[in-house]
Amino acid sequence: MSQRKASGDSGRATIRDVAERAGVSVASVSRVLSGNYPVSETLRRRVMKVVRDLDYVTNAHARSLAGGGTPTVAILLNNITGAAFAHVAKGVESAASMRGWLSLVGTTGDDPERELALVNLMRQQGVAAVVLLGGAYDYDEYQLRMARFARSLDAAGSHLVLVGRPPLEGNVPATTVDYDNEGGAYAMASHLLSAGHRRVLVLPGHAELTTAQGRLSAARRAFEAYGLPFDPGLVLHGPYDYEHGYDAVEESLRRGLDFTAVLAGTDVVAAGAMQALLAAGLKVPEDVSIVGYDDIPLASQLTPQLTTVHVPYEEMGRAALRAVADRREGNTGRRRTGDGEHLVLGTHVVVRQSVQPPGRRS
Amino acid sequence: MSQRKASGDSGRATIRDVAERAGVSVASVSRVLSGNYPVSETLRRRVMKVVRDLDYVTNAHARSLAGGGTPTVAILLNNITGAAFAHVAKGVESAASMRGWLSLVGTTGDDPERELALVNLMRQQGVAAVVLLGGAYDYDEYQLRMARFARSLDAAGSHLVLVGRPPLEGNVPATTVDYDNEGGAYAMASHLLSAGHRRVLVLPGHAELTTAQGRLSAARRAFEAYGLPFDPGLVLHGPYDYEHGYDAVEESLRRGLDFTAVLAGTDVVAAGAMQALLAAGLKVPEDVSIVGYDDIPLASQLTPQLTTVHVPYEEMGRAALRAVADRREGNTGRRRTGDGEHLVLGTHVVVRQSVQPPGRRS
DNA sequence: GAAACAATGGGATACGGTTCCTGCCCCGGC
DNA sequence: GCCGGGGCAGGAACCGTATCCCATTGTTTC
Repeated sequence: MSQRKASGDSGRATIRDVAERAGVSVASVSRVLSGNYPVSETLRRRVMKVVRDLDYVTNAHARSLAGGGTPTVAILLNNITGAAFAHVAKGVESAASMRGWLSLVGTTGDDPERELALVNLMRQQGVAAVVLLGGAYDYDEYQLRMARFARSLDAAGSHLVLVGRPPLEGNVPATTVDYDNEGGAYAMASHLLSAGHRRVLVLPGHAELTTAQGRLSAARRAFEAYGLPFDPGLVLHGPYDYEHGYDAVEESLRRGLDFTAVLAGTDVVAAGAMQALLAAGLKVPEDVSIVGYDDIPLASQLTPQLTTVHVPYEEMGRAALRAVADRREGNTGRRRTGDGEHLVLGTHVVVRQSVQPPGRRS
Repeated sequence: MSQRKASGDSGRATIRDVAERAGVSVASVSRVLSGNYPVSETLRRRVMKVVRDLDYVTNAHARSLAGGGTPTVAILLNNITGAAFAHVAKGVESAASMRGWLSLVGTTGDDPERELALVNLMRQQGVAAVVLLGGAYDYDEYQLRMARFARSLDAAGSHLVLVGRPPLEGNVPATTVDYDNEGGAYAMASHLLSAGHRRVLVLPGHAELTTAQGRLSAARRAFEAYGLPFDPGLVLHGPYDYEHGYDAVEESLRRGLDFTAVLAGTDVVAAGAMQALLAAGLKVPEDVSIVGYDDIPLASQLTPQLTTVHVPYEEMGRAALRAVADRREGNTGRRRTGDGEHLVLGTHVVVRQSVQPPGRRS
């Protein structure tokens, strides 16, 4: 009943099955497959034949328990269907697979509890790194939480990478890959101002979101630099989605707000805003100009094509993985740098067709 | 030098460290953590305290080697950034995490070699299932290849799920989750025809892609059902991307082709087509009507909003995971059904603003 | 021709858990 | 008061693979 060696087809062939059938030792099979030890040609052939016959693959769990194993990177994001995050994920995944690494994916749905659970789950998996995507809320709590994650992962031989989030303060073992959020927002606002716009409806995003805060303050600085008054009454906060863009513009028009341009926090928000303007019989950009942020494919698929800020999302993903891989390979001795590095990638304005100098409408 | 029990902080705490520090046996720690065996309250408390102090998490590899372990589902797709696939992936991932399962992700980049390598990699990982997304080329070769995958995975206690691909013939242990591709295409074409369109530019996709073939033949059937001639000269094949939509329409206009509507194989293709029409000074839908396929968010963000076929991508992902989970749980005895099941989810036309009866332009 | 050496195969052990089986202790019933 | 049994803790046998260390064989050199 409890025969250990059923030798049957039930379940999965083990290295012992292969060894037995090939009439060699387990060690030899392992060596043939790893290829990191001299093995005679006849033995190799004999083993490989059995491997093919049995359709054998090594058990990755056992392998990584015994020391070997393929490194795995965990990608944690709010929502896979967000274009921006998807591009970062693509960058991470492609860079990972290029090195033979695996990618685990988990979605947090913006739930801190779930985020915690996922980080722990990934720690169990012994991943080489955890890449956390997306903006962050609640700055103080966030700092504590992330610092704990970082130390915890670091102690387990893993590493935390924050992408598109604010870097951690203090001596925390985490890497941050960021883009020049304020620089892009400043350039974008300046672009509108230099086109002659003076009254700009700003839809920066959620007030608690660090990304939104940065974009808003950059816009304000641009107004100051032009010596122009910034009207807080033209700022409407809300989520980064199409509906918010639509609703915000619709409501602004209904309330009779006076503006000649819309500075949207996101391309998707811009798309919603554009739709609302068109629905109200206004033309873009003749009556109202619109700009976005992110430069996702949607931006160039709208009519008119959207002037926006290009963010190198995919490159950020690749950079994130590169940082981890370098750290892991360069770890000769104890070159653990302690506190993490901070990469900042550049952003730039992409001029398309959604901006014109303001017209008659006042 | 080679002290086995350094007891230090280097690396990761093991269950033995916890047991030692709590003054209990390894077995007890395991039992406290799994919670599947009666344990006294004092012991539980003692162990949990040490677990917290050491920030201990169990090693998932060891755990799954020993029999336990969290099931993992592998999602293999061409490209994460494709909106349709991303929604399927979201469905799979969310259904997986809802059950405590993990999701691995790999991208094939449309490369059959890479697909093979990934399936093997996933087999090594001992995943509960491999979900393969996306249309398939090369029908005969495809059948053989997939059948081999399916049997191979099945022998290893795993399972192959094909999503949005043609089902496998014969007695192959694979599950297929599909949508009513032809039904949707037929309904969409009928919608155009019943609006009065007679000359329709069809952009079904790549000629080798099974999805495209189905959509094209359904369109042809719709013409027949209306007793109308179908002009093969108005069919342009090409990839499912924005550029193809744009180029195809631009070229058609240049060649002076006569059409009053565009039946695009995809929403993204429709977006490109729309842009090309607008660039040529034509209005949508006044001069030319356009319809898409997929109903991704983009469809409702275009101007005018796109009439298209809704495909329940996310639901398909959920259904795929549900099928696997059911099979795995319901496996009392040998209820292995042998050949796989085939789920087909419905599609339907979503009417928006991009279709009007044909106008004057001939 | 013998000894030293390179090449290569095999046995044993470790990796970190889970779980079966055994055994102790304490309680209740006769 | 003794014995049986239930509840709970510990020891040990795996899970499948990599690798250290030793044995064997064929080859080369003095």
